[in-house]
Amino acid sequence: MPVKKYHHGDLKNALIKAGIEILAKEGVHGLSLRKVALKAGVSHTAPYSHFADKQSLIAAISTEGLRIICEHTEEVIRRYRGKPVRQLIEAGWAYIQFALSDSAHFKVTLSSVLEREKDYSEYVELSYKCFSQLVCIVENCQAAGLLRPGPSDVEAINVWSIVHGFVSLYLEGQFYHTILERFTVRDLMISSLGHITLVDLTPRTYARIAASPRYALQPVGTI
Amino acid sequence: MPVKKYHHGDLKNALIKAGIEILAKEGVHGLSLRKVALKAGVSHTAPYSHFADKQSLIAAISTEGLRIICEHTEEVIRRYRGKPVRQLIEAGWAYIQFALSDSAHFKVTLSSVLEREKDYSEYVELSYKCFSQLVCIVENCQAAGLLRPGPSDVEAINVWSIVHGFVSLYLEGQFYHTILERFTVRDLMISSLGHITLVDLTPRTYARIAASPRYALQPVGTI
DNA sequence: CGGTCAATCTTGACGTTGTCAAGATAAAAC
DNA sequence: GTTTTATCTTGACAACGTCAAGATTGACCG
Repeated sequence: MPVKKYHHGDLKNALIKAGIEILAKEGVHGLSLRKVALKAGVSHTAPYSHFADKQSLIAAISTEGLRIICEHTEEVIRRYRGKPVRQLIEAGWAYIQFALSDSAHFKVTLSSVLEREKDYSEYVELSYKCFSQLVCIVENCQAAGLLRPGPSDVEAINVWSIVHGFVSLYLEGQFYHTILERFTVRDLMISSLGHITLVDLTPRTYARIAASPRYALQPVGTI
Repeated sequence: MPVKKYHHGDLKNALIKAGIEILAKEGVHGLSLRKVALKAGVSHTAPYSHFADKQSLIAAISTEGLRIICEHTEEVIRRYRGKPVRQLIEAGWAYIQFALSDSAHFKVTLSSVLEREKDYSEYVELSYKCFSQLVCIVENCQAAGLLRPGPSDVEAINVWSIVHGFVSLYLEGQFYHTILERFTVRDLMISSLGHITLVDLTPRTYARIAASPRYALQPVGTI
């Protein structure tokens, strides 16, 4: 148990971690600089030694969210090497899993909580890395003839849009029980991606994929 | 010029209107109950006679956003009767136009600013009406053999997801100049929807659709 | 027409928030 | 060992959401 010192030592990361925890417990609405500082055991203005303002802390938390998405995608790419459509589906599924399990963190990362995101270079870089991973998967699919040809970045946008839109609307509460009672979230996602991939999702194939064991997210640290 | 009276007469709607105006000028961040009250010319607690709390005003503003979307969609359905794919594309385009021209209002309406949306019955009803309109368009497309068969509500989710995800990521600043320099937003949307509809979007067809005159949004009142 | 009542609006207050200024502390640099 | 610099604290301020108490007024009822 480290003795409480005047200088924290790693306050910046402690603040980011505290912020993510508050997001999980109290949602976007409950996130305040003062609560974050209190949780990290410092005074209410201590964060200003590490972040210019609240938006700056939010940028750091968002960047952490992108890092999580990146790491999950990387793991998926590695695990399903040589199976491009599977990479696509499981990467989408990992994205959705993160959004559902840490919805407030996901919203901060990718739902317009952060403003002027271009001002935060690390966020921009990681965002670009995430997109590049997706472009890579898309190109694999195209090379295998399993996805419509065309500019891979445009097709990547299409894939990302459908998965992102799906989970955003879901979190927004826009899907009604009449639908959610009949299908699982994963089945709905696969149905969406079935539009994009050229794989023939016959009812048999569809049922097989939908019934396959689900990709369980590992804690980030263990990947 | 009406004399200023103690009783406003239509304060509730005035507050909603003031809120939407503040959203347009200062964004989601700048929306406060006190500023809305000031803009409507009443004291800072007057809104509490009409709204239980800030979330309740936000719900009313969101509901107004849904109403706008509904009315635009209705107009599109009427204008392109008998051309289901065109209905789909123009409804999506109207959705995107609203999101781009009133982005803060759009975000409040459909980007997790409103919490516990289920508590606001008028919002839920309008949300359901919007979705029903889309299901109707989807069924028209399916009947014409221009969209994959299957449960029309599931296909509606797919269509909505791709358009919503696309515009959300765009507003989030996730699309890079390398893409936006080569394609217009409308072309990108049509490319997305091209995955979903079974219409053969050959380069010629594609070019023709993309070059067609754009659907200019009318002010809601004039529709 | 006069009185009652409920809806509407105001004044004033409270705790919380983001942010700034000024100063205290301790680690690092010389 | 002294100075410098990064880090953290205390204290203050305006803006915010919200509540309590009271003022104003239009509507309803005799």
